[in-house]
Amino acid sequence: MIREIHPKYEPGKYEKNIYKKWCDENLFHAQSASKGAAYSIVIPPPNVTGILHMGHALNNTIQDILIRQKRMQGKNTVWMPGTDHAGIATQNVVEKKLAKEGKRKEDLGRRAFIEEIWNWKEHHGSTIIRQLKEMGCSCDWERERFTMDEGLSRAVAEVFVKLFDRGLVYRGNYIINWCPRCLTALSDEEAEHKDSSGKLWYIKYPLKDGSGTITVATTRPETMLGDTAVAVSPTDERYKDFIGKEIILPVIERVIPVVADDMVDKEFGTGVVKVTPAHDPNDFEIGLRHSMTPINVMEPNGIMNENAGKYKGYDRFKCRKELVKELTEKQLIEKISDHQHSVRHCYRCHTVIEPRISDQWFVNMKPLAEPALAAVKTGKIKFYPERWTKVYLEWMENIRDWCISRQIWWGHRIPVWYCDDCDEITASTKKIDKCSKCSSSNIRQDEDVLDTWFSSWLWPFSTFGWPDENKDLKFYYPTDTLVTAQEIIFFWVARMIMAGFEFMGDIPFSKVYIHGTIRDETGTKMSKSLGNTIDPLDIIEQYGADALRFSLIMITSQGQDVYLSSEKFEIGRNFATKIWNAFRFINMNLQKQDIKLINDIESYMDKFKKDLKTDDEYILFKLSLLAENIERAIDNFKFNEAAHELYDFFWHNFCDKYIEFSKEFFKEGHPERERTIVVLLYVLKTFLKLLHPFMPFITENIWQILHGEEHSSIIKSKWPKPINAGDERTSILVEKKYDFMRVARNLRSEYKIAPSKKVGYIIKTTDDEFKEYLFTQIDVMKRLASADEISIIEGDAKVSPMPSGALSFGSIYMKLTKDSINVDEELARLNAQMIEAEKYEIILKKKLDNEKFVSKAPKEVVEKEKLKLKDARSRMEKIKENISILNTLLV
RNA sequence: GGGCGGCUAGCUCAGUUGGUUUAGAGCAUCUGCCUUACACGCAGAGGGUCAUAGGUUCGAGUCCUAUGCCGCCCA
Repeated sequence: MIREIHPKYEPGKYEKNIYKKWCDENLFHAQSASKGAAYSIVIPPPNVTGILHMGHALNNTIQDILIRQKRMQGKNTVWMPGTDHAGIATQNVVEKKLAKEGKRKEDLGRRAFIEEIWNWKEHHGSTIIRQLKEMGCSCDWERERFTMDEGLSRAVAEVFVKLFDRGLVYRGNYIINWCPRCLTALSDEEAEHKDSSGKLWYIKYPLKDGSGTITVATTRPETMLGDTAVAVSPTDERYKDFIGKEIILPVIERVIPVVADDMVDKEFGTGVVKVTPAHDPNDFEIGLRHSMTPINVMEPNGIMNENAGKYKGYDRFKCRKELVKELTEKQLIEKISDHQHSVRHCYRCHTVIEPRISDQWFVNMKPLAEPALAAVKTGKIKFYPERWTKVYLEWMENIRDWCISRQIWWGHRIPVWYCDDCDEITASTKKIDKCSKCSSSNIRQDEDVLDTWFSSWLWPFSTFGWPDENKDLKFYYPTDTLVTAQEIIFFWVARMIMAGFEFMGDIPFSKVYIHGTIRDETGTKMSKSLGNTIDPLDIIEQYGADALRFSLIMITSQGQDVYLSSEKFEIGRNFATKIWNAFRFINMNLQKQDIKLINDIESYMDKFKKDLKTDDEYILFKLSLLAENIERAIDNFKFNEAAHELYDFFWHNFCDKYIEFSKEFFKEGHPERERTIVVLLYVLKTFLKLLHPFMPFITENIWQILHGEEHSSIIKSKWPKPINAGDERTSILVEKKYDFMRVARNLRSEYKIAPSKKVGYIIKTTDDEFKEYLFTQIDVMKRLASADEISIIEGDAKVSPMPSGALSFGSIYMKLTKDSINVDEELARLNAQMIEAEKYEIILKKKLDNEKFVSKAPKEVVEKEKLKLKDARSRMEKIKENISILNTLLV
């Protein structure tokens, strides 16, 4: 034993200290000036108001795996961390806080309110960053950025002005998505569609000439107060004669025309729609075509205004109720039917969006989309899984202009000044005090701020210092892989690609890995409001960060949504414990002089290479396969496969087989002790490195104990290359041995022999190479099967009646006295095996008797089937033989 | 309305370009064990007509067509 270690692994005891050590030694920091090929990732910046949820945990674990592996591979690796200022969300949080004190932001004024937010940010804004550290994320914290930092703010202004100068940013009076609670415009992406069951009201509008009524169908009757027309399809025979007639709008009594417009769907409702240009995007278009003046009937907060007549002061939904009541009384409601439709809601507060006409700033996206489309079409940027490519392309091909102004205070103020004297509009990266045209100082800056995503889309280069030219930007841009979730492909991924081309002239990243969404056990998306969340920090506290990370990765297959329950995290905890215990076993068997081996394990491996025994070669061969598979899996973003490989190798190959095997050599004074300890250490160290990106803490912990704390961190160790040892043939020999052991144990179990009781076995095999190997394994096998005796006999030797098990390469007999054998039961068991084997044989025979199969299938496949048949028959013979031996007892 | 994903053991999921098995894993179940690393463990066992119906093929969980149910995205 080289050091006393706790018998139980308690992650809570170690993780914080280990993380601190990493930070103290600055192991996550990379410099563009230093050597190595660049590998960079930018973090999807979480909201500064955010707290860590399972989605973050998965997202950042994946990034950390990539980063830690590349770092060990010797790349100059940087993981750029940071947060975004989350305009609406953050303002909401601080407004709520003020409300508790009975204050409104207007009481403080803009400047003081913003100061209040900065204050809040200082105190609460780093929660999620702290939590990422608890997870073990190896971000380059020296570089941490915030979208409202001076530099990033400069980037935003620079971009706005550039686009303004190119005419791609423009201001206009259009219908936008308005949130009456947040009191701001939203982009189309921020207005979420939700299917809901509503009503369709059929309202009779009287014709002015008194010749009757025309019935319109609407889902939002309250907006009729702002109607400026009624429209029908020009091809609709039913309403041909109504076109051009006039209508008296009920309640408001405004005279409005019946117009014909192509946009009207004959099939919807009655085929007649009301036209409310100030409150509906389609109606707005119709209004433009027919030169109508929109009539806005609502205040920004959803309260009806003076244009609503007597309904002024009513909330929009109350107005709907009262108005319908009035219409019913006036017998103007023809009918009301149930109606399924999709209603837009604010993505922040889930209030029903009110389409509203207002002055906003927009970006003309079409020109920006072109290179971004081409980059994905030509494969310069690849999506993983590939299916997201289509989603991206479809959105890009139908891209619409982006509403970027927000009527809030927290954010990047729009860098535009209006001149009150000459009406000139000036965009400038620097604060100006004179009109650029008439030099008047009678100017004022736009009151609004920009959409938070207008800073996030610059993230891959603004974080590296753009617009200033510098070494980091040059070295680390473009970044390598973007790891993110499906929800923000439009919000963020697509826009970053556009910004990359527009401002850097190059892609921002070459790969986009889209991971799945975390759901609860019932498949519902986890959300705080539903109360179905599992808090990653609770899991860390209970099971450790390693367990959190490993479990998440293990159960999440590529890009597939995952249903989570807290028991799932036991997988990772149990695995960590298993590793710890295996390490304790090795540690227990280490002697003082072995310390020199640890630090120079590779050369000791070389030294012992010629003395390796079959089982050593077996585990080294498996290890080599593991190294290969892990690398391939990570390269292909198949993290769950990698996790499974690591788990299976360690648990089932290393612990179940090799460690059990090795115990033989730790008996007092065994001459093969040193070789065994070298192999154990070599496998352990290599495995720790391969596992490190997934479970950084326990691997570092064991590494440090092995090397002594003054020595280097596993982070600085080299990523393993597959070693050359063993081959398929040795591995088959070893597996045959374990097959025998399985059969032997099964026999014990069938005969209910107490584990404490030793029995003898006889192994009969015709396979000479295998037999030779078995002779060297008798002691090991005795322990594995708790046997007091194992003898190996020739394939044609006669045995007396005993319980038996058969494999294609031989039989194994458990030595029992004749009296202890229940002949009937034993025969029944063997017969059942025989029937099963026969069934298998028939399947194979049928296949091989099929001429078409033999002639058309590839030669290797046919050969394989032939071999299977041979093995099956060989096993059948053995069962048959054992049955007949047993039958002698019946005579 | 258009698109995408899922439907495989009681549960949660793997299953790479059709031929590694007689379809796997973890959990759960059953049986037996504190075998001096580990009961968060060890050993053994049971459990599936791979949603349904057709088709292509010598051969399909894997490809094609249709249908059903669940979920998501877009309009």
